[in-house]
Amino acid sequence: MSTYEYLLTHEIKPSQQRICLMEFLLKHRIHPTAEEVYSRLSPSMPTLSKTTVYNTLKLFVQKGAAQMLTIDERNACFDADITKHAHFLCKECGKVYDLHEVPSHWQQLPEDTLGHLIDEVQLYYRGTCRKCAEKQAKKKLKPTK
Amino acid sequence: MSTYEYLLTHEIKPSQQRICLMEFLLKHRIHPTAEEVYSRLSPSMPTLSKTTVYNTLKLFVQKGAAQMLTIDERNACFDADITKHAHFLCKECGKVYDLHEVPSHWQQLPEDTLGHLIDEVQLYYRGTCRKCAEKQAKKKLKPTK
DNA sequence: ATATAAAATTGTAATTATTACAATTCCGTA
DNA sequence: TACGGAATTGTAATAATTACAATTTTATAT
Repeated sequence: MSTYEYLLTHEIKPSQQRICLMEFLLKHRIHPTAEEVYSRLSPSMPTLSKTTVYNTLKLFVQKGAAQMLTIDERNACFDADITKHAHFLCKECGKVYDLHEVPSHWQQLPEDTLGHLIDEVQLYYRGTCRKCAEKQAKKKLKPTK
Repeated sequence: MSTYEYLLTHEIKPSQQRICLMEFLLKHRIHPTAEEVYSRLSPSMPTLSKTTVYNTLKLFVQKGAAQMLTIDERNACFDADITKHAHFLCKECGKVYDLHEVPSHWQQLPEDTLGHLIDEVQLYYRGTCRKCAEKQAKKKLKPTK
């Protein structure tokens, strides 16, 4: 299915910008911030405005075509993978990873919600990612230089 | 145990301000933002500075005496209840609720973490809280006024 | 009690992310 | 081809957080 059609299935009118942004999200399976989306696309879309990026990402989330992650305190980031899956934030490098391998119990809504109506669940892990852990291990091996 | 002692057990030197802040967090089991802590304590602590609130809350989190929640996109909020428990954010009123009644599977760390070292887990729900849901129901009953 | 040094607190200014809003551009339809 | 509504843009405003230097507090040694 083309990005054009994909947007339509989510009731999003597929404009130039929206197609480009969604294409970017779908292609690069990173978890970009609004800023990142802007700076990566801006070179090839000279007229793109940051406001459009914010508006469009918000629209995607409203229409269920992307999810917003608040795992990083500093800024929201976005994920075009709308299947329920856990996320991991490395406190060292700030990168956000998918964690599809987490058992999926948590995705089911609890029986007792105190009367609250739930329409979203997210599971966040934080710590040190593999790469950063390896770097730190190396540093310790040769402490003096 | 006094708040004074409580801070000591977390290796936090118990200054006036730290005691007051921690007391506030422990007493009011809300999930205040830094701003909220400041505006609620400021009347009784005329010299209190917002920077101190930020510094102190960050210290509490570092020392494991409180946890920071990023469930609300706009600003971090803090919880002196450091037991693992789920949280619910009402998108209508912005309030954050504890959800101790959620089955605790999610709290266990997954076997396969792709090599990442996990030291924190948080489970977030979002939706409409009971109060807001009731309000909305009432509105629908008498639509014209 | 007093001097001293380190740690904590404060106030201000800077930074960063996000939103508000008015002006302009784009696009489908008559 | 003109019109009108939606989308996009740029700028300015807002809000949360941090940086940092100056001041105050606190604990300790004299």
